[in-house]
Amino acid sequence: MLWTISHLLTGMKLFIVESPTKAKTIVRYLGRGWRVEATLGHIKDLPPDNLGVDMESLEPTFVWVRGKKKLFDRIRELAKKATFVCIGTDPDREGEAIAYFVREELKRLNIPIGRVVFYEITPDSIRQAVEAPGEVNTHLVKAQFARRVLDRLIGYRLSPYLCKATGKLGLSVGRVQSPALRLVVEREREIIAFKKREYYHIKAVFEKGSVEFSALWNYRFERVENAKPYLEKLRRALFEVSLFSEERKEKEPPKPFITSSLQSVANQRLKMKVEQVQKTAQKLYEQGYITYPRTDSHRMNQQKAQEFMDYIKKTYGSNYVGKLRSFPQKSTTQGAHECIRPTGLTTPPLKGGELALYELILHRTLASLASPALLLERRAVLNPLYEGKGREEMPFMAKGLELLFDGYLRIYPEELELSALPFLQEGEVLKPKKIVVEKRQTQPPPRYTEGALVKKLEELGIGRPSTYATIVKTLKERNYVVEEKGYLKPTEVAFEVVDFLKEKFPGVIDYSFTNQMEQGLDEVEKGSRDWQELVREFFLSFKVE
DNA sequence: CAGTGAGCGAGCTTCCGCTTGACTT
Repeated sequence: MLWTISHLLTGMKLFIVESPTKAKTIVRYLGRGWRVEATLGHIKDLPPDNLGVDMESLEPTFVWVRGKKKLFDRIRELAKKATFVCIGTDPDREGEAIAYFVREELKRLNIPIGRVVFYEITPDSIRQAVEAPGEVNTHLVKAQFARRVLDRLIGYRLSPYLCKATGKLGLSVGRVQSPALRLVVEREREIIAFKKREYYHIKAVFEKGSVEFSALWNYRFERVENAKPYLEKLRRALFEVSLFSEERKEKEPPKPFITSSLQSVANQRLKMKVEQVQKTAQKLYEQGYITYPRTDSHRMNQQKAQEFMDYIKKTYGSNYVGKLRSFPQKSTTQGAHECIRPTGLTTPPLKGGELALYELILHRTLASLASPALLLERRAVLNPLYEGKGREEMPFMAKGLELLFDGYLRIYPEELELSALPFLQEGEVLKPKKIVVEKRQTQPPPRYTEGALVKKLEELGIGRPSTYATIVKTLKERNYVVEEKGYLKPTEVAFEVVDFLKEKFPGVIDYSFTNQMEQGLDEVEKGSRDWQELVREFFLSFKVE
């Protein structure tokens, strides 16, 4: 009996991950003999109150993240009693850096330490990972140092410079926030410069087989009086169908959610602030209802995908089942996690915002595996005929869009502008029911909503899933933007900051700066470039006195 | 003797990205 207990104690193995939720799952899969502990993200970082980088050597000083010393003391005590330590932090640049610092803290204990990677949390993938422990990838770690130090230098050297130059306190500059601010400011400038113009179109309304449809003469009259003489003539004319075409088009279902699309769609459809979306998704994740909510990968577990497709077949019929798809990954994708999807198909007992968000995720996930919608697109050109004068070159265009089969739209509705246009014969002559003048206005581009900004940033490769919501928050905290009826409006100081940066440090508000940095980091990750040389090249381009 | 300027230190502020409770308003 005693022997058994002491064997269990001495036989304890320790598995270290980032997220406590993951830890709970993994301990179930590993079972007896394993302890699984979470670091809650980074444990070491540059000090918050000073630069923490030697400007000569570019050597960084990493210190304990607040609260993590105590947390890690506990992990270290467990490690002392362990026979083996497995570091299973996320398989990406940041996760590798966490693994590095964990190993640095534990290596003097002289206990075997292995770095393991896995891309999904299933019993098989965890077991396989544990059976093939490797080393910490120092190239990835160096790339993280480069990223971190470059962001620090930009933030902590340029921000004070900006404050001094403008005589204003509390301003900030950053590789991510400054391009984001520029987007909002430049959109506002377009809106300010926008001149509203009114114009007039002539529209002909027809009816065939009790279907009413209209055709537009694509000529813009600046004043309604100019359209009047044509109206008189057209009201007496017949119209000949000079062209008719129809085409069936498939509308592909959307990809499953990743952080950016979840935030932008939930912001748009559920009217939730992106910060609220992220908090709610985190709760759903912690309760085990959805997968990890901070991801940039559309990848879906094949077995789960099959399960969802079986459900579509059972619930909607086999013609609603799509095909298993795989999506090309963007070069910035880090691939540590799957897409955001429900973990199963049992209905969880949720209400309010959590329920709404869960259902949105469920429907989007199912839709991504459903069949395309089938649309019928019809186009016609109608030309007026005049008595004695024959045909006049005034092409009136008519468009029709009809839904032949709803497909994924049945599960995940989207707004479609459907319009009726009956089948027409070329050469057919129609008498218009009425001819009318329509007043139109040119529209200024809209301000960014929180969701639209997140979507744009993701497209530009700026920011990461864990920070999209924070970027919006920072711009508000700095009083760079204010919210107006759900839209982001830049303040006076925002214009000033962007103009200053454009003049003094154009590189930092260049939308492709992050991409260029990522290319450099890629070389560091491959081991073909020195990380400090990379930081030097990028930061020296700013020339801060 | 009063005003000025240089130099110094203290205190405050600033970045992005990884992860959740433990705090305070």
